Amino acid sequence: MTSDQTPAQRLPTLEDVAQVAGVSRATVSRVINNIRNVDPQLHKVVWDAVTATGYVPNRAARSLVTGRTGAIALVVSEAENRAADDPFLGRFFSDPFFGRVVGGVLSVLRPSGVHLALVLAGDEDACAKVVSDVRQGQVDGVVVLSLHPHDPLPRLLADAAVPAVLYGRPAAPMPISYVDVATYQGAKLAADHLIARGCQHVATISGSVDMPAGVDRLNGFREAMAKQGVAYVPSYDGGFTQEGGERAMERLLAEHPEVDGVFVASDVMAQGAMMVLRDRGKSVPDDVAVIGFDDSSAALSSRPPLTTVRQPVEDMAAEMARLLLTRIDQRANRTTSVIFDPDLVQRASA
Amino acid sequence: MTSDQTPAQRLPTLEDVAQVAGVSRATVSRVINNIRNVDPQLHKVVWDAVTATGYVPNRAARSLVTGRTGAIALVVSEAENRAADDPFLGRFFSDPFFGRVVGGVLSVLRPSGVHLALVLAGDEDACAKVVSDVRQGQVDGVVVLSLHPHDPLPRLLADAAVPAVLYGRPAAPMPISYVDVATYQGAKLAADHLIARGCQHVATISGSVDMPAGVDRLNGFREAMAKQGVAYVPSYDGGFTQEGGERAMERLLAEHPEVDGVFVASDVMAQGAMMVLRDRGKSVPDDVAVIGFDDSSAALSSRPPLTTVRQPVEDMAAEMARLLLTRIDQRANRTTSVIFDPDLVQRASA
DNA sequence: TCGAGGGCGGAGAGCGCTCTCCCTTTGTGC
DNA sequence: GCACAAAGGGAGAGCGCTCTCCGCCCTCGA
Repeated sequence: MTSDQTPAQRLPTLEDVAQVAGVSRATVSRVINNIRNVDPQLHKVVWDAVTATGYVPNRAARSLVTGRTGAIALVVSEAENRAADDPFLGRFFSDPFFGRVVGGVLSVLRPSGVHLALVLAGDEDACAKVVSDVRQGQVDGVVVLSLHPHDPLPRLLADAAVPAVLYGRPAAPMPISYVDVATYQGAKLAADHLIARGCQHVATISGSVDMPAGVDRLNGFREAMAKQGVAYVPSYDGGFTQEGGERAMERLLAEHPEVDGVFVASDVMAQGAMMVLRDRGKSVPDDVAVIGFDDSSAALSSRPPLTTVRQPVEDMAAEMARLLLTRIDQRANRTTSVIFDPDLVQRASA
Repeated sequence: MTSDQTPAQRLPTLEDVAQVAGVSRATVSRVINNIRNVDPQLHKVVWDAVTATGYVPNRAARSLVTGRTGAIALVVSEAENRAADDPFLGRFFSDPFFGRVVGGVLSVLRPSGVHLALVLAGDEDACAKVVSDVRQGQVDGVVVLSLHPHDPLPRLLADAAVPAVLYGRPAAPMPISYVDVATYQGAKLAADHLIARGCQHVATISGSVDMPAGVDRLNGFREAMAKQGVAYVPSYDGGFTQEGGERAMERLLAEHPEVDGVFVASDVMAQGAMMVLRDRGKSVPDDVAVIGFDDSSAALSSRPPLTTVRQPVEDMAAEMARLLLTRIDQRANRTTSVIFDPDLVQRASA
């Protein structure tokens, strides 16, 4: 900023600062990194020199010697023989969920000065690349959004003992850290609420049953209903999409027109389901009570606003980041899981 | 993978590869970077050695000498005296728009091996930090999602002559590259369509009029309507939020109950507006035709599906990345703008 | 008064890579 | 057969930083 002509040519280095401050490079480094006690007076002199020169540490040089990059990656893993340009990924990114995770992760990363890199792992090769990326010090660790049960990435990460934290329990048990929500407990909240409302004919629209979240929400709901004395709950697979939710609700109404309460395993599916109910002239919640899952923005924008099981996405994402940073810091290979309690957010649909 | 005991201790370096291949470090470097002609036979020997050792170039070391990082940042700039933990940012991330941009940018970045870092600039300090980040070689350039008209970031970037591309024309003219959609043309599509439908009493719900997108969509629509002989179009500010859209529609109905066609400056607002119409017993499109703007996922999930002006977000984001990479590559400080043509996506609402 | 010890700053060795020289080898034209 | 050119490969100098060692000096106890 001092002489704006060609200062961009060579950026100030530690050496420059040292010269201005009249000390050695090492001392400046110590001051900047707050390592060892430096004479308070010198400390000030150095900082003054830093501001005077407009010095900013060069991350590449620092990484080179420390072996740390000060960056972690958010990996969106979608590997299941899918082409790189498959529209699914686009759909995923346009799902508010993704943004909420990013927001949660950044809320932790920002204060600690760690950078976030975004990585898509579209196929198995890309997964391998992720592992090598982190092993060669491209990033210090990864938080993973794994979208499919047969995703090879979690296994690769676990085997390579790479610092990693998953969102959601891995499909197969393996030594890797993750955060998750207590799904059974959430499903129980929904079940108890529907029973308390006096629903007599309860059904459920499930997510894909090959995904842990899909299975758990379905089984958890059935178990909770059984505890309430309801032996059988009809279920329809909605595949976690809005359209799937519509189709499932159509089938449900056709086969069980007497239904008066539905637990839908995701808000997006619930949104679809409620549209079908409306089209069929069923009022929500008077004719049919609907409970969703996630508390995504879809829950608020649907009409009526959706009663739903809240999954604290931002908090969970923040915890992922926290776990990862700790893991990286301690260099210890310990796996941890943190399970969040779901809430029932009561709105108008049930 | 060969001896899995403690290979993670020291990763293979160029030196190791050179030794295995029986050549010098320089030659391996040349092969890896495809620089100068290397004897084809040696070429193969080197690559074999690379795979044998499992070598991956260390990016930090490379950056240090080349001065390039091979990474760009996606900056979400939200600086307007807003606290870092302001819920607005959370809301923004949960907007599908953000994910679509990410997807578009990554589609270009991935093939070229450039990494994407995510940066939030919540206040003016953070903006300054972005500039210094790039000037000191943290990233090679930035693509910017600037959310507010008085955001200081574009100006800072332009002044610092940092490689940068904005999404959307900057609020004030300045030498900086950007991509945008031909808003007037899009508004004209909407106007012509409403007229062609035979709408007699047309109104518009605008976005925040202190944002270029808000102003342009409003003025563009008015101009197009004027061209069709309609001198005056009532407008209501919906502030680009769903709730704002609801409020605006309520006022519109109160003051102009005869309205039979509305151009709403964003799909999200349109979604809110249509809910109000439905609640008031107005059918869409028979009583009131509604046209949105953006073609976001909200357009598809609303009922009826929204006729809307398509803004090719993914394509525009991809173009941002392309422009930025070119700019970085050529090291020339030239600003470019690319304007995309909007389409009218006709669905059921108009 | 002197020695031991501790606190604090400096010197210098790399981290892994690229890139500029320079040398060797081989090819080519007369 | 000789001179020259061109092309391929090696040596080595850093890029900017951290961190280990080392030495200075000051303090404290005997």
